[in-house]
Amino acid sequence: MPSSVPDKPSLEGLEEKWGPRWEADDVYCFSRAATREHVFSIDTPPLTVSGSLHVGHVFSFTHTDTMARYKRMRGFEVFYPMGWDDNGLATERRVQNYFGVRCDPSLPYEAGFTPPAIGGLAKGQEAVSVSRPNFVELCERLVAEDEKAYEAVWVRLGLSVDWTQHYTTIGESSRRASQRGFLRMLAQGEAYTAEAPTLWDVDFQTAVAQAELEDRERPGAYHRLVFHGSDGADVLVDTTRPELLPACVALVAHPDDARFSALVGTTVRTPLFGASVPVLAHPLAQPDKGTGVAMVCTFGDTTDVVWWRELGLPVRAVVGRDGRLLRSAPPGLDAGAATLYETELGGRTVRQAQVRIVELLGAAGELRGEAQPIQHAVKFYEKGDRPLEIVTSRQWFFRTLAHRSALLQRGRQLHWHPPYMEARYASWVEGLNTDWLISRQRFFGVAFPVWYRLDEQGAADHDHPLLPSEADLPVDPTTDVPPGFSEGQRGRPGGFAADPDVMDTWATSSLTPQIAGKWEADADLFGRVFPMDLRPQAHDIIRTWLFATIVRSHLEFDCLPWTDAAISGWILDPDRKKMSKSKGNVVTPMSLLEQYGSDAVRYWAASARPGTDTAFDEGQMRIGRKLAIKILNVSRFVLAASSEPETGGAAASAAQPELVDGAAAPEALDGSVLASLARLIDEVTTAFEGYDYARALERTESFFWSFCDDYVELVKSRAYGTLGESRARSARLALRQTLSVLLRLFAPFLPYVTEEVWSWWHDGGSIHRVPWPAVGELGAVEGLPEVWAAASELLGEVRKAKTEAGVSLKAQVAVLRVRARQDRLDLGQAAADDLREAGAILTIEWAAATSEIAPVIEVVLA
RNA sequence: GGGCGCUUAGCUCAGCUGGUAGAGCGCCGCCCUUACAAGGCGGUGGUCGGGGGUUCGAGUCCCUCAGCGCCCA
Repeated sequence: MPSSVPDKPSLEGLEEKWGPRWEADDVYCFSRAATREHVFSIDTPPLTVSGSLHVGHVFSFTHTDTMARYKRMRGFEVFYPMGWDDNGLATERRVQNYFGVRCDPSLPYEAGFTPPAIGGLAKGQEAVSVSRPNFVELCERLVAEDEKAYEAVWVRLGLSVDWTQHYTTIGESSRRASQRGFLRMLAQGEAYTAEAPTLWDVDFQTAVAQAELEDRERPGAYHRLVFHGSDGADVLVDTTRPELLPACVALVAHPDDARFSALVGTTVRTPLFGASVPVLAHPLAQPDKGTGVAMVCTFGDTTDVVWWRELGLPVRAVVGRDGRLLRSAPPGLDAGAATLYETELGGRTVRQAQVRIVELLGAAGELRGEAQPIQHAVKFYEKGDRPLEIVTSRQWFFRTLAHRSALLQRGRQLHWHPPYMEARYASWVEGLNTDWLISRQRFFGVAFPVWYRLDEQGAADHDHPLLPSEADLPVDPTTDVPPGFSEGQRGRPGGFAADPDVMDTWATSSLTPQIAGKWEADADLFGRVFPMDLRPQAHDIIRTWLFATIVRSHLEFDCLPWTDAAISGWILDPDRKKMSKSKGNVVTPMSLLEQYGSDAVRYWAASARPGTDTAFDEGQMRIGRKLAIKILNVSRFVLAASSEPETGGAAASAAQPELVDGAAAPEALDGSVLASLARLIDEVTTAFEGYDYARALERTESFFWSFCDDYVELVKSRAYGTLGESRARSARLALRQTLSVLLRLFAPFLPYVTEEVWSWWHDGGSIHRVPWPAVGELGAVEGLPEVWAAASELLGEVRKAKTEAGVSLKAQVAVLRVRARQDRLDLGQAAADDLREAGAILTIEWAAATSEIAPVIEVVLA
């Protein structure tokens, strides 16, 4: 036995042993020696840095890692960076609490600023206001600390990430790339600013994009309002938002609705306020909803926006950015109505205003019947608590609607794993109803690299923004000064003002392939990795991250950002609910890794088929641990049984000296196993090529257990030499060849245990850099897989007989009688000597049947 | 309202282009066999969600219904 094989192999300590070794030996370092076609580049999801990882991250990142390791063994240089998404609201909040600061963009930068707290304010201590650049510095500082903890988990899990390829989405190079990308879009006319009605979160005080919406079922009620026709007839209109009546600018009915054909084209007066509004026809009006006539207000929902735009209606806004009705009355009301509005409604919250206006309408006799309670879908910001309002504000957009068909085409070009995930992308793109709104009224994020000239009245000229040169990026317009101006002119008439907004997180993370690949900063690297090969991500962010990345790549580079997208599912808790931190009972990844071992946790993760939501199951981890232990033990046996001097020599592949042997053609059973092994290699390789790591694992594992339970048991005695040295050599070689292949097939899943075993019989060199198994390395594989199957079946019958008799498996069998057709007998007879040894069988009687019958097997115990 | 996915043994799931139901866990039982007792071996267990159709033959293809989950509107 090679002296390096331990007497009692164990999984304990393998992570501590191999992690640092891989790091020191640069096993996962990306090498620029490879040209693009030999590079496999991965657009790693940059994780939100919000305090801790959970098992869902471990799950999906393991999937990607198995692919990375497979490709590496296939000879690719794998570009596998790591990113942290520290740009955005989550970090903003965390930094505020941790350092006791709040961001005030109007303040100047203070060099050497010391935050009032670390780890949270003491009781009674006041938060300190800081400038945006100071705030960003604190974000970077905290994120660096969080990232250490994340990295520790990833390293222990065994992700084969190249840690030298690392970025943060708020870091300087990301800000530079993001601002450069924005300027390019602006130059191409793909970015624009506009004063437009947008969805607005009244608590976060920011605009919200279509991609951040979610519908929530909320109770509401239809109130039936009485409008007054010019002929004196009443027109009844149902609305769930009577408080928007002063913002009413029209009524609409469906063009095919005969009930209202006479009404369309006339003018009616609104109840209570007496404003004159037209009745118009539009196909979005739903005849079966309410009375069939809808009230158009500026703005109650996105349909109002469509009507307003397509029917050319005026604006009579009433809802302010704070979620309260504006104090002064909207245009279009006469003096009396305006007074009514200002005294009864202005300044109230939307909810209060609704209560009040219903009272007023009731008192005026302008309501019909009782309110009809309903459940309806209301649009919310996904992180928000109150329904979104629509307010008019100046925002930045990237054009998407104009590129809809091209974007759909990009979706078809992308290889989706699993394929049906493309439908999610397509339905999202088809449903786009606004351009991509990228500005947010927040502080922590990438600033727009834009200033505006102020005229003599101090009004900003939004149509001719002042821009920095690309060489000056990144800039912070609130502290940097536009070319040709001085700081003293900031905010002064005739001077300039900074664009106050920041870009949405997705506007930056849509550039992760460009950021990781060092776009424009390192042309050599970028040329080797972009467009990338793989985007791994979860399905919930197809409409945001995946979509946005395609938009940017399509518009800037006229290509897909990657060829393949692997979409992972979610981790569900045992009740089939999505696991989330808020449930409080989430197990931390590190404790799992410590309890079961990294290989075992990876085994659980890799068992889930791509795209499938999977239950959190510690049972699977136990099985993974058992598998890893089994690999240690059977490897110990194989290496012990076949301990011969290494005869590698220069001609042998340096990576696989175990495959060199002077033996002649293998025994039938050994050849049979090798033939089966060749099939396995093909099957597993095909599975990996289709990104089906789960199938690759399942096939390998299944073969492995058969190998252990049947083949190893059958040849154990012969390998020890009981049937002579020459026949022993055939067994030993097959054992070693098979083990070598199995270890490499397992390596992407179980990097620690396979590396450990590999190190027992190879000096230096990681298993994770040796070539992926190829059928050719087994030599001419002419064995019949059926021999092994037949021998296993017979051995199984012998075991069963002993088990049922309650005797030891070592007990002798007096005679084994087998009756079957000759061709089947031949298969079993080919392994007769091994069967006798393994089953402790004294005599085997083979009887040929003349016709096809089910084999009859009889075991007579001694 | 439209779309996608799922529904197979008590549990978690596999079953690719149709050909007599599989794995692991659980459960029951046997065995200290010199790779492995934090193990090994064997057994138990399913009218493949319901209904209809195509076919010599369907878990596997088609239609339909139901439940669950998700996406979009």
